[in-house]
Amino acid sequence: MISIDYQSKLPLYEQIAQKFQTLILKGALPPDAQMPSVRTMAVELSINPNTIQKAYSLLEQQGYIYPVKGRGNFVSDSSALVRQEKKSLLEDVRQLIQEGKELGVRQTEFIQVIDRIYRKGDSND
Amino acid sequence: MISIDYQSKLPLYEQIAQKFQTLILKGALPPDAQMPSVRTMAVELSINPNTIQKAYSLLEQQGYIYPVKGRGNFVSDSSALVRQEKKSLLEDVRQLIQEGKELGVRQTEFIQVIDRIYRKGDSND
DNA sequence: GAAGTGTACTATTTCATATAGTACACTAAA
DNA sequence: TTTAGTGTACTATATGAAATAGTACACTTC
Repeated sequence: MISIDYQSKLPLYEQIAQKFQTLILKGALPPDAQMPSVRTMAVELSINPNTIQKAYSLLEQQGYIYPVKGRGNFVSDSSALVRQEKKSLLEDVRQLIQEGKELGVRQTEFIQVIDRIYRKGDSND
Repeated sequence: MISIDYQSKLPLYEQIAQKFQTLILKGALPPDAQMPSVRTMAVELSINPNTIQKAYSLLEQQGYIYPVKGRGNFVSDSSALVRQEKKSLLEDVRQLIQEGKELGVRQTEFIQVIDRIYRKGDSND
């Protein structure tokens, strides 16, 4: 379910948190679904439980999950998070495009990238 | 000319290298222009000369500058680097757009971002 | 020769990361 | 009630990257 890249400069706990963020934002983990227990994840990934705990703390702080004492951690309602994530992503795209323009990338090149992605697969906008 | 963010998780030497990369790619530092000396930069930024040296080594390794013993470091011809950077940037954009689509961002939203950037300012493509 | 350059070392400090181990309170089920 | 499984909070330790400090040497220019 979750894989680790030991070559990455990103700390393990951030990698783990990011993987779960993606799963939650895309709905693979629906609201109120139970997260794997800290100890289970630790065994599964051959990683120290404290590292998992740190990842979960981060996820809780960011609003992705909520803890219930003695029972476990559970997925929060992500609709607000999706909105926030879209906004942040659009801002990132804006900065990249701006940089691209300054480097001489033509508008048509960006348009092409978008067209290819939205043409293939399902028929979204 | 160069500013440092001590809050950033990025190492100082990488921050410095990135700033120079931008300056070189955008032509603010033309080919064969002399880079500030390691010692000068160190004093200017109140940073250890070794850290500047490390940034310059990175820039040299990436092809942005070339050293001349006893004289200094100089800016390389950046045309190849610009091409490479454009390609890398387009790939980054592609990934972001793909993610955005999966989160439910509409194609028109991305188009709007591009239009705004390319409409304002000079009249490029 | 003097000043300014790159470059190569060693040593040390600092900090984030990750691990190891223990402990305690809570919940659910037998 | 007991047991197992959960979150959570500690302390201690090890490791490695990053940054600093200091020194040294070869080269170029004036």
